[in-house]
Amino acid sequence: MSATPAAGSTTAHVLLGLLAAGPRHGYELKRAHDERLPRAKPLAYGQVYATLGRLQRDGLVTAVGQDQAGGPERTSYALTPAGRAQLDSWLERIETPAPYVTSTLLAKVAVALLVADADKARTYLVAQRRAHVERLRELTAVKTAPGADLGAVIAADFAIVHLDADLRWLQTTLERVANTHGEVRS
Amino acid sequence: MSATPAAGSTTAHVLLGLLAAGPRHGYELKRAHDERLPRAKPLAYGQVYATLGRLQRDGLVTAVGQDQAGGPERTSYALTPAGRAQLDSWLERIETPAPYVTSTLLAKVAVALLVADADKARTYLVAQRRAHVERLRELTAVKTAPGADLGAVIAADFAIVHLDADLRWLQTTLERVANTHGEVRS
DNA sequence: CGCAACTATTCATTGAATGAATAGTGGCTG
DNA sequence: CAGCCACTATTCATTCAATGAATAGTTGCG
Repeated sequence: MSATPAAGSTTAHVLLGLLAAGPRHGYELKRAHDERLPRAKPLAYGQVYATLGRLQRDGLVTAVGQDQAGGPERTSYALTPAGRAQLDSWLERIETPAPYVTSTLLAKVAVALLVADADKARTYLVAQRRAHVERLRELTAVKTAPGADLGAVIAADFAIVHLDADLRWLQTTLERVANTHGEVRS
Repeated sequence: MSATPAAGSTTAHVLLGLLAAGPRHGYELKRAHDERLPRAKPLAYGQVYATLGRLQRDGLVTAVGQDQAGGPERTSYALTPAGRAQLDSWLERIETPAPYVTSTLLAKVAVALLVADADKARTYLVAQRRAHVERLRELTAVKTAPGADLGAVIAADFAIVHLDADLRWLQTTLERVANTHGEVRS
């Protein structure tokens, strides 16, 4: 069924996206990624080359030119038609909101309710809330700072709404836990 | 600095948490995980045994009893004092809200703004919003369904607030993109 | 008896992620 | 001009995460 050989990860598709503007080599891609995708975790070099290798293997990019001019030898990569098609299809495909939730925060609270008492969970929730509020303040400052381009603002927005979501969840969870005095275990 | 040998992942700590109630073997742990942590992605068996192996290697659990009674041979594992300490410290440690944002949704929109025009991004955002609204409806239904225990409700809450956060972000991003007619590229 | 379903674990493989190592070039400084 | 540092560019070794299939024994049942 999958005409797509691989290139499953988000990282792979982001690299394809960066290559859409023209051929680049690994080092440039790392730089481009880190500055064009604000708030994304910086890409490790090893990751870049490993991913490029898989993309090449799958025919989504090709090596083009082993330039040597001034500096170490480097290999540039370019999108193939298949790579471009893969990128377009990824961009058009809707992300079905994940059926599963994967969050350390949620896992921790769930485990706390299993192994500890509601009191401990409450203490934790309150402390966690404080940390979130603090972080939210920082982020808001970042956003209102001058010199932010569209991408940066959008990324900051994203971080903010989710931080806010965590906060609201912490609050209602706190209330829920408060209501069930003690008898938490099934 | 890290007295903690390894056991970095959330999964490892969740297993420690499940073992807090007493010794279990791999198969039981997988079952327990899947039913006690609602909305979490089901754990693959391979993952369970691999993680148990690392936990044992790091002295956080010990093998206790190679029971054979009725059924295939199985090895139960129990928390060591070090494992219990590790669990407690994990539970008490506040999750500092990640400095980075890792979300396919955000990455896709960022890439779309880089490689495509604002129009395409808008089309995508609208379609994505529709999918989210749909999913939100489903989840809300799940929560109000009868027979939900505290853990299930908390997990559903979590999913809902974040879905809602995505929706609000989609909306403001849509507006931002609409305001910048075309000239998006830096 | 034979077969399906369940319990329990292992294995092989791939991808993700990190950190350190390697290597060449240019420029600056003492 | 020798030595050194900073920068460009890639590779390597290693570990963890994740999936899917394989293996193997047991129980129950028709």
